[in-house]
Amino acid sequence: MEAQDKTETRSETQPETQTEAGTLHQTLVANIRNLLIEGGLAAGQRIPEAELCQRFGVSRTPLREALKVLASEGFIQLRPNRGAILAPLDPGQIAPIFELKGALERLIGLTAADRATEAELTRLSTLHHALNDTLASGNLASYTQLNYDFHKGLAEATRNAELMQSYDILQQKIWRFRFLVNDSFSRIEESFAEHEQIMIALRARTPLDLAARLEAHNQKTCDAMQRAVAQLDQPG
Amino acid sequence: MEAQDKTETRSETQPETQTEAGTLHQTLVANIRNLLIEGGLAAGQRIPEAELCQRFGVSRTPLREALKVLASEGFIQLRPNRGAILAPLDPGQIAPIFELKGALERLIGLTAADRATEAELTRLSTLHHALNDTLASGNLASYTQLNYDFHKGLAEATRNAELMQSYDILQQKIWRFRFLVNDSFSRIEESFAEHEQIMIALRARTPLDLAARLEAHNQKTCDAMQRAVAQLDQPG
DNA sequence: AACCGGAATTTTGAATGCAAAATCGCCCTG
DNA sequence: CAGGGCGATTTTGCATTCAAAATTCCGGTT
Repeated sequence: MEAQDKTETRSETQPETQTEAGTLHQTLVANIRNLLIEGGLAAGQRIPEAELCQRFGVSRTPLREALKVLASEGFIQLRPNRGAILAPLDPGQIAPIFELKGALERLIGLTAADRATEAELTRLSTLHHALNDTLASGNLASYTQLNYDFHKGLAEATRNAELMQSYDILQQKIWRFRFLVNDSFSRIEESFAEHEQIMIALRARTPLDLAARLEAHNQKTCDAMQRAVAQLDQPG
Repeated sequence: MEAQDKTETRSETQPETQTEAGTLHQTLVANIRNLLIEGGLAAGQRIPEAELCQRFGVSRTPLREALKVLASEGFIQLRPNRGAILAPLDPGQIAPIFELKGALERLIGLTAADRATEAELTRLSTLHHALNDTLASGNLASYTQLNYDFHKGLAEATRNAELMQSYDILQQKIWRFRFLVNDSFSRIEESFAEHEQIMIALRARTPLDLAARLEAHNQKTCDAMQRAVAQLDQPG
């Protein structure tokens, strides 16, 4: 059942990426990234080219090109003449990632409050209500997906493509940790309460309040993530 | 003479990148990136694989792998079956880049003030004095290089690798605009005065002051950059 | 059982080849 | 002169091949 939930979560995100792409290269990058995150591979594990070629039904050339991009994204590490490994997940990375994301959240808060269109507010409200529905049904996978969409929508409302791109990169990195901790990272009731506050500030178009709410939300998520990862080291 | 200055500026940055690398792939990425920034190519210009292979003396395979990475960095745009083009430089990108960089500068200020070691302070002071020397001699190329090193050193003092990486990506993007505007973007006296204030706040280890100084410095650089780019549209 | 050395096998980095798509150049027509 | 069509040429995406590096396997020695 858990494995099933994972598949659902990513499958809903993955098609979006594919429809935006169009080339084998970009499809391959996304598919391999998906496999790296959800495929049950262990950090540090070797990623043989031949296996991937067989799995995805492509020759080595486009496969290697995709691996190069994934390496520059930090998902894998290339070792000369020894192949690629899945980049190790270092719990020490959590704090720096969330610290940086906190700075981006603040900027999102300061700018989205003024720049969001009414249409965007409506969309975010719709997502917010969907989050509420998912909370009632207790569907973690759906909540996670909608949460991703909600925050992505907020970043888009800033109208700063650079910010959106940087934010998404961080979301992808956090995604891998989420899969690592699985259900032990579940704070959806608390999260939704924070989303309520975020929506209030957004509707009121109060930049400082919105920024503070987003930063606090980010910090709490960081704390929960660190606790969940710390629990992985404890005996079952 | 201008062409000579450009070469000097990048050559001093480029060797550092190469020594950190070690593989043909990484060397090629750096070399092509350098060519894209300083090679006098026009935005939107086609980048034929065959030319690059000849120029760098490699076969198409590693060349294509490098191009894929540069595309994911946003330096080039890949068009299916039509080859790569140098990504257009849109003046509208300046504000978003600097807006995001402003958020990072703030975080750098808030964290470096507490986290910088004495050795790092010493190094930054040395760079600061070198900047002063360069100001006296009016060497723009050297000032630009040392300025890059100074800000990089500040980012390193935060001890946040994610932040350092994101900051460097933005620096690289800004670099391209710098080459576009060339000498019309010259504010080294004003810049140095701002660096003085930055050093004072850093030595005093006052996070809020340092953050404010870095943000102001960033904003003024943004303003100057936008003015310089706007002048490019004016009749010579 | 553990360790070492050498041979065999596998994997990787890069070159080359092939077919499809795009571009270029030339000629004809209005 | 401008535009369109067609053939020739070039460029691109990807498969395949080759040589070097790394890993694995096997046998012998302690």
